[in-house]
Amino acid sequence: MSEKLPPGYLILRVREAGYRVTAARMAVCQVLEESETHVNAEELCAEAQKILPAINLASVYRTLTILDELGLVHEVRIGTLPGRWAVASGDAELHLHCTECEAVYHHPLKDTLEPLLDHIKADHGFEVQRANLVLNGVCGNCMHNHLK
Amino acid sequence: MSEKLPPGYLILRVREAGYRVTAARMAVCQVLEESETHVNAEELCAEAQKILPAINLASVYRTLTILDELGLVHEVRIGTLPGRWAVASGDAELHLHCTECEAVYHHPLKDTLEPLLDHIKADHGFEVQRANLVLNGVCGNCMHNHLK
DNA sequence: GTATATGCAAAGTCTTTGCATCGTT
DNA sequence: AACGATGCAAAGACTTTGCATATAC
Repeated sequence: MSEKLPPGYLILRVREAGYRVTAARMAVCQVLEESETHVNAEELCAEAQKILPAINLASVYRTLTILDELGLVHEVRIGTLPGRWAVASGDAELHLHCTECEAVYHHPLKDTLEPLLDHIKADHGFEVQRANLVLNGVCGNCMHNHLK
Repeated sequence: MSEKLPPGYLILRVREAGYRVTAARMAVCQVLEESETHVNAEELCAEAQKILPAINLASVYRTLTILDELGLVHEVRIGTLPGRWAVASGDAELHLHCTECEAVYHHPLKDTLEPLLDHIKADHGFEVQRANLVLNGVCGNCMHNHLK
């Protein structure tokens, strides 16, 4: 997951892709790398402003667009809530969304998904590029609090 | 899937839930039952207007909200595109979203998902209520057209 | 020096909401 | 008759875009 990536990984990949390395992009990348959960654009912008006070939402969105194109971040959309982003892990993962506290937990799928993807390819001729898997439910904490 | 449901199923459930049966709700339900793919609110409204010319987007959204609460429809959100709805099938299903032509195909999961859900419950204490599973990729048609 | 990226503000989309009226129960 | 639902229009929330300026290469 994200914490295993070397610091500066994202901006490095941005540079490699031919994009310029700017203060705004560095700030966004740094915040993403240091985030332990999915963050929405506004939160991301607020954090980035601690590093680069002048940065604004437009630049955050523009940077996210690039990172997404490069497959470096992953966006989760839940209902009509604002999109939330996190550094994309190499393996597919399930996002567990608690409808009580709105937290998003991760569940790596690793090889679990491979057979399914092969099956889908064979069945539908559909070539999967990216997985956006959200399970909505109630997390352990909230469940526990309910019982009290 | 949706085509197996008896016509009038949705509005019946709406009535059972204690909501009034109105022309607007009937129209939305009928369109959903007759739709073979996921439709967005605007498309749904346009279709519903063929049945009830006066209906408008607000009523469509309001009806969708009710149907969603009752677990009768399922919303799929892809990137920043408008939400799309379809009648919820009993079984969990994967939504295969073609990033070329924007079509959404379905892939029933049936029992495939059960072991995973049990695993998640055991691992994270997370109780899954609803699955929103989208795989992005390229469908057979588009793949074929690319090769030409 | 030149092409790109930024910040700001304005526009765009999709969705929700207030309110007077209408329709269902 | 009473309460809930509708249609309209306006507001809201999130995201994108135009443009002049600033910056990376």
